[in-house]
Amino acid sequence: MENDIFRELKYLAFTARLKRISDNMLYNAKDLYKELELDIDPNWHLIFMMFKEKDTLTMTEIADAFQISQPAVIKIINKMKQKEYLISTKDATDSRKQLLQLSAKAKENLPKLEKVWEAGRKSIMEILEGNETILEQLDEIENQISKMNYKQRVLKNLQDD
Amino acid sequence: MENDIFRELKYLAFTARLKRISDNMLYNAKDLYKELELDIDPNWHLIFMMFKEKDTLTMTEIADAFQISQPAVIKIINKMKQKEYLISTKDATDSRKQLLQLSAKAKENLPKLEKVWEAGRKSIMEILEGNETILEQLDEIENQISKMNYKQRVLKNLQDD
DNA sequence: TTAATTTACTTAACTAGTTATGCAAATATA
DNA sequence: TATATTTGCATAACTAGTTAAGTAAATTAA
Repeated sequence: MENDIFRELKYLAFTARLKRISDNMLYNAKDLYKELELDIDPNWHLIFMMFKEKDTLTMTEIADAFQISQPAVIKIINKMKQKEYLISTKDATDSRKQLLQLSAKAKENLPKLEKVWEAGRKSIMEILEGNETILEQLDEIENQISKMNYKQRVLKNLQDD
Repeated sequence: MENDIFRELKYLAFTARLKRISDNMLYNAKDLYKELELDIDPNWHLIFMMFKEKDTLTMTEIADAFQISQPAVIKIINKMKQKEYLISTKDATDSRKQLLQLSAKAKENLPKLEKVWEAGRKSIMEILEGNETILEQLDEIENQISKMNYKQRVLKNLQDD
């Protein structure tokens, strides 16, 4: 770890380092669910959390909230439907829309799942211990990117030399 | 951005947030190279940086340095070979090993590429402005994970309740 | 010096995202 | 009110990573 090339490269390896950590966490989570014999995916918890605030959602609402593409949402939702965690009905006033709701199975399993997510939350707190300000820093980084994205900045920086 | 669900969820959305940022940067970088008509991938710069310190490398050395799986390295290297940025020769004393080196084409293109990477480095510095300590925080986070990974922590936290 | 183990690389099948494209329903506009 | 635009969802093809399993060469151990 001491002579970690990502550490040496600093700014140049920032993205790769974020990816390394998030991939590591993702595959850990998949492995965890497998070991606990839960037929759910990492990131479904985000969907469940959204349903806490509003019991009917559409694909578009989810894509907007997560800031991921619609095709990505469709894949997640289709899998949740296939595993019978979600049910969908057509909107009566706008037949393009699918109204999504948690199924009975989902609600039934919720207490068990929430225990795992709570343990997950604690685990993240442990991992971030002493470095909790990273959460606000990530906010600010996303803010900077939304003002001018990476590509635009590089093009600008290529010009002024 | 103000009512960003990831922000509300705090610890529970930490991994998703890292993924969101790193994906955003990755696709920006791909788009950038396309616009600049450079037939290289994001992350090749890490390989090039390794070759600055040592002009012959093996697959395993790269996988170890980046802490990514061997199949991932093979895919990157094969593409670099296919695009003629790398050449490989069999190790004389150990025929399992491939000795990898930058090609003449790679060395020729290096000055042009380095301009882009330098503009990239500046762009990351801009994006992180005022939040540079995130780099050390990421070090510490990877340190924590290496002591006990996410899965192990969740299993532990599930037990002690 | 044969047998067992480890190492270096490879291949296959999968995953969670992307962009590009398309279609049909709803809405806005001439 | 016909036409143009926008919206909501869907599909296809691609990408950068993963794990699992396998092969052949090198090394270690009996």
